[in-house]
Amino acid sequence: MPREVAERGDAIAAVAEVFREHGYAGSSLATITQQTGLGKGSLYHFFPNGKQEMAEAVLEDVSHWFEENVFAALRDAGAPARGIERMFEAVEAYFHSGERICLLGAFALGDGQEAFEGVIHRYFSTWTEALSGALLRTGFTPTKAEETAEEVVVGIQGALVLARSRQDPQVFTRTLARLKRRIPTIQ
Amino acid sequence: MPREVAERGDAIAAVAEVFREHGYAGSSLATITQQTGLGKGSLYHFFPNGKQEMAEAVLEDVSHWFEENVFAALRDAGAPARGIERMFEAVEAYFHSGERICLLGAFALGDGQEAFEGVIHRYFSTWTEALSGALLRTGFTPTKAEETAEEVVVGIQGALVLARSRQDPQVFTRTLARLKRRIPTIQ
DNA sequence: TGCAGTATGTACCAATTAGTATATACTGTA
DNA sequence: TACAGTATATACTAATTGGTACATACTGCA
Repeated sequence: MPREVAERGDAIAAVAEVFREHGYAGSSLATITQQTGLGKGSLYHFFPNGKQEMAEAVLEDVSHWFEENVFAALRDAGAPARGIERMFEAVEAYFHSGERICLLGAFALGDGQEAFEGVIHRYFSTWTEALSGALLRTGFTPTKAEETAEEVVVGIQGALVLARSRQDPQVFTRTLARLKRRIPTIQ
Repeated sequence: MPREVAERGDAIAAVAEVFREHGYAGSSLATITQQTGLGKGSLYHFFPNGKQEMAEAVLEDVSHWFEENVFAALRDAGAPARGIERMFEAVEAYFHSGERICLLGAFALGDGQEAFEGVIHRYFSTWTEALSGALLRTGFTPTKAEETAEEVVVGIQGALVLARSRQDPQVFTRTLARLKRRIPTIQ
């Protein structure tokens, strides 16, 4: 039996998909082992504190991805408009044009809300603030910048809910296009 | 021991709160009995098919509430603008100004998605279509009506996600106010 | 080649899971 | 007052839960 050797990074990505599909409480260890192909041995090797640590790692991983690929671009003081464009591109790609949900959003509404509220709170605050800053730098007034940043993040999350609910990913791409139009400073 | 006699309607409301707090898979029968005060005897008396039936009943109940208090007003051909105003009032009240989440949205993102996709799909489609119809009757073009209806429902759901995530209900009330401004035909 | 660290499989455990069976009590009605 | 329908409590079960223990294998490096 050829042992498939994995490393923690791969494990996190695989486990993330399980949580995405079944939620936190809905993902039993049996489900996780089956769907990832990782046995309990590997799982508890990578995540000694079990399921809770798996979820923490997954959420941290998503946060980290957004920090690097979205928030960093928004904070780039030199090219705010370009940063906002990059945000829309990254978001569209990350959520597979509406076929993928936001794990942070799902955990916020579902079980594990209180268990992970720290990461969740930080994720959405950071996003909104970084976007607001970028809008400010493109010429928005402070009030308009905050308002529009909130509108965009709200729109993205709501679109993911509706896309999943109506099984129509197009809701997501349509919403992204509409939100872009709210920011005339980008092409 | 004075037996607290309940009826199915009370049971549904009580169980709904549990699902709202812990999600579907996160609500064990133990949690449900404790939090509702209803024993297994009562629970399986009202819902012979167990947990699945409890969730179905709860989702149907919410759908029914929206049908009566929101969608019906939107369909009232005589006063479309008034119907839209009533929708905003009802939504603000129902979600406790952002302190309460949308069970349909939570179930859509979390576990039970496939188990309840029928009700979920119907709820959001009905809402969007009823609102689109009302907007049409206030003078929107067909395209603008559909677009704006989607924007409003997306905004409401997204605002609930963010309000919960950032533990700031104000996100919700702010969003409702902003969405109203997108519809000049209402006051 | 040996050895330490990393990765994995599997047998096991106590606790909890959803669900069942059954006895009982309360209620309205004839 | 008898009786049928409704509501409830409790003891039980088989399966599953998250987690542990431990033996084993593969890896790179000295």
